[in-house]
Amino acid sequence: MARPPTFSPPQTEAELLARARALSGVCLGELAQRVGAEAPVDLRRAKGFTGQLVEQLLGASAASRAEPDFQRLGVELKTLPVNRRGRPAESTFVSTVDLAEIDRVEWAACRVRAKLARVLWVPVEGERDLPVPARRLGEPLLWSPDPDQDAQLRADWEELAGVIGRGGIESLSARRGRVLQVRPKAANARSRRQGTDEDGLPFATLPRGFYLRASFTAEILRRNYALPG
DNA sequence: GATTGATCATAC
DNA sequence: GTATGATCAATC
Repeated sequence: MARPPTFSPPQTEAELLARARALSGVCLGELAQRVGAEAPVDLRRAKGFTGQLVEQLLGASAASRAEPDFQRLGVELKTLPVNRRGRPAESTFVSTVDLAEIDRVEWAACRVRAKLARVLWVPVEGERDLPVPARRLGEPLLWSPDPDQDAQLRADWEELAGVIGRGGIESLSARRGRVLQVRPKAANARSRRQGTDEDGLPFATLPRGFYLRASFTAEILRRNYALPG
């Protein structure tokens, strides 16, 4: 993406939400122009395009920082591709699996919970047959997990973290977990990260990440939007 | 049609 | 290489 004009960080949640609302209904082609960029024809070689574009437009701190997108506000930004029925088209990446420390961290202090504590969801049209520049942003939603959602996330995280902490990451498939799952998060299948096996010995494994299942984000949208039947 | 495992771009 | 931003594409 070309060098963008800079947008100041929002000072309050209300300001952030107002800015995001002002972008709803606008297509990615026009939004890209506003930062001096051009929307790609497809996302095969630009998978992070939408997220990075919206980050810029809303004044998020620079990408690739291990901090909330809106540091001052403690808010994480997530664009969410949705189909024409308003259903998420993809799972949502949350955080990488910290193989070195996960056996010593509790839910209350883990990165998954921290990241999901406050999220600005920005739906974006995600039909693959809709050209990227024509895809429009939807109405944003500033969200925190309710007690039930927190409990669901916690149960899955504790189960998954338990398996990993006992050295069983190689036995974990994406089928595990009702709302949260563990999947590869890597440049390619040859990527490696140091983990711990069942005997407590270090070994090299594929980097993994925690993802929210689409069914979980679909429920968030269902509760907060009037969706087509 | 939905899901899992694999992959891509960029910043530092 | 590691972190961020995610979607692709093979398969079920």
